[in-house]
Amino acid sequence: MNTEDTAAPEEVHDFIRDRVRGDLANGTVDHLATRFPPEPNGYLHIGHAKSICLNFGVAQEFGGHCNLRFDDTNPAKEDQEFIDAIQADVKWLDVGWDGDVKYTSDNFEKLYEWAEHLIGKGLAYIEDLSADEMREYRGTLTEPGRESPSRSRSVDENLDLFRRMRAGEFEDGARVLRARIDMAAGNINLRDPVLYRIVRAPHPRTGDAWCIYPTYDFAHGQTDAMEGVTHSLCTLEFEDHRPLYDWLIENLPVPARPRQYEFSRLNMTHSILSKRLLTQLVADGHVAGWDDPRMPTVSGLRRRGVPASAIRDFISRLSISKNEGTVEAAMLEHCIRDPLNDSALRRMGVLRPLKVVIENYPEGQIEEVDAVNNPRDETAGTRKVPFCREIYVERDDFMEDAPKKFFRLSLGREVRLRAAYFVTCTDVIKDDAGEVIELRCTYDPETRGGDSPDGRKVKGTLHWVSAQHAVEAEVRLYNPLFADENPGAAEDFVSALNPDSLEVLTGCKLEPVLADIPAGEVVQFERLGYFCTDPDATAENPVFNRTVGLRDSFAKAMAKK
RNA sequence: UGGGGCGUAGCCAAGUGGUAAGGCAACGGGUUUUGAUCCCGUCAUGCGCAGGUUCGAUCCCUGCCGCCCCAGCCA
Repeated sequence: MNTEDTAAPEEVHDFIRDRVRGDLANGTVDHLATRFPPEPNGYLHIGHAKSICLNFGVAQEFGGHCNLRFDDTNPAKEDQEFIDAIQADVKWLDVGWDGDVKYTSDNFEKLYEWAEHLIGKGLAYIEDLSADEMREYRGTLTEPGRESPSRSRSVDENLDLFRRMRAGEFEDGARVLRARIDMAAGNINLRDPVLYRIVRAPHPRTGDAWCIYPTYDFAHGQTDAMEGVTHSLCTLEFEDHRPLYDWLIENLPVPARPRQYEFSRLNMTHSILSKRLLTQLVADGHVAGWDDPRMPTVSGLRRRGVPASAIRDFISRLSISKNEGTVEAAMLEHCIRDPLNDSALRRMGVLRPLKVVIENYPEGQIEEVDAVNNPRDETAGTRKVPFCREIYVERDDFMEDAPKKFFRLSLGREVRLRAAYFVTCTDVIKDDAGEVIELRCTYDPETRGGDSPDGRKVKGTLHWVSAQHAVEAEVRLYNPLFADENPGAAEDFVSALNPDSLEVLTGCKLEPVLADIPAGEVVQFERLGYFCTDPDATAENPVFNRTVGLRDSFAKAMAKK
């Protein structure tokens, strides 16, 4: 028996899991429930993936349950498209979601009832002040606010006005319901925060049943309580809201006592993880859509070929803390290559073709050489690759005045063609402009398969594709959307966009089996990187995306010079 | 100048009153029919700074400094 297979998975430790463990051990809670509560006003990005992995992960680890709950309290911004896309992303991430969906809007009636309850206790009132006036009354960070004249209204009058708000008697923005807490509180969230506002916009779930909607603050904790959520995990910017969260829970007849814990959100170099800014990129056409492979969205990463397991692994290496930092994108890249290195079938594709004629190879002859599909996995077997007199190699694999350390083709140098033969460059053909347009080589028939019987060694092995059998394709190379490490610091993030984030290569030459690659499968183009087909591909025009390049220490060394 | 947080290597981080895990990156070496992978090694006399308590402090105390969040009828 393999002990590795039976070893218990190691306990994950971070301040939240330690807290959960403690609460469960000392009886503070008798079960564990979390929730992932996206607002359906955009697509999920990798920062959300952190929250998803945390919430679903904790639930799974401690025998609890995690709800996917749409926080749909603002119909002015939300849309069914996002509800659908978010579900598809969560499902794809494969974090143990059971398919059950909850909505804050499921509880609108109960929330309304509790708002009346608060009014009845004298803890909430209808505000007549305009938004601007309220801002004035609120004070500043260093000065206390002033109490509004509306604050002294009677319970009956408040109740009456609130019911009339619901009935649609007032214009949007005419009045709001506020909590009556403390206009002088140092924490501005406690200066009589808004609980309900009038919004006439069709709601994706409730249509026009309501014209008043609860704010996040009023809805979130109470919905947690109704769903039996024990640990409500959110990001640091909500830390200031916790006293309000607690105040509402304490003053309402809720069936449970959820607690909020805050962790730091994910930041990553060369990208922007703000739904507002990502929305702008999409709306203004700077990218092709939410699932543009350059986007840090879950759907963008998926389209690019990133395995869900890579995202989960990436998140698990981050750990949960309250430190605000920025993870290097290289970390994600490593996590993407890691599983692909094990699973991806090796193929050959020439991105920037340079024709090579093997002069001593019989005209019209075609051979099929055996190539290993995956050196990391013997069961992946081998495949036949056609070889003939004319082939393509990568332009970068030839250099005229090559330095000694250039282990590739140059006049007079011998290299190995992967799985085929040793070839030696005998002539370089140029066009009138002096551009190299073709290489003439000779091959050594004794080296079939890639080894020389005389023990002769070559330093370089090149990928190649038979000219006669090549599949022509378009290949899209992706570079960071932002060249700068920290685009968020730019005065205008749009101007920080990397003009070279997308490189489209046409006329690429791929080995024949690539014509039949299934959608969604990621293969390695040897020596280049990992690639998969893009949904834009058609039978006439295959399109491949580069998921991520291979590490390239040679290029790195050259760049240093 | 109000309130709430955070400061351990280039990055993400664990950690304990007893002498600083791990991962990524980087660098050096070995293997290699992918300049990939894989393997081996190096990488904090130091835990924001300054005092104090203590036999001993990254961990306790005090005072500073730096960074982040909050003045939506967004979430």
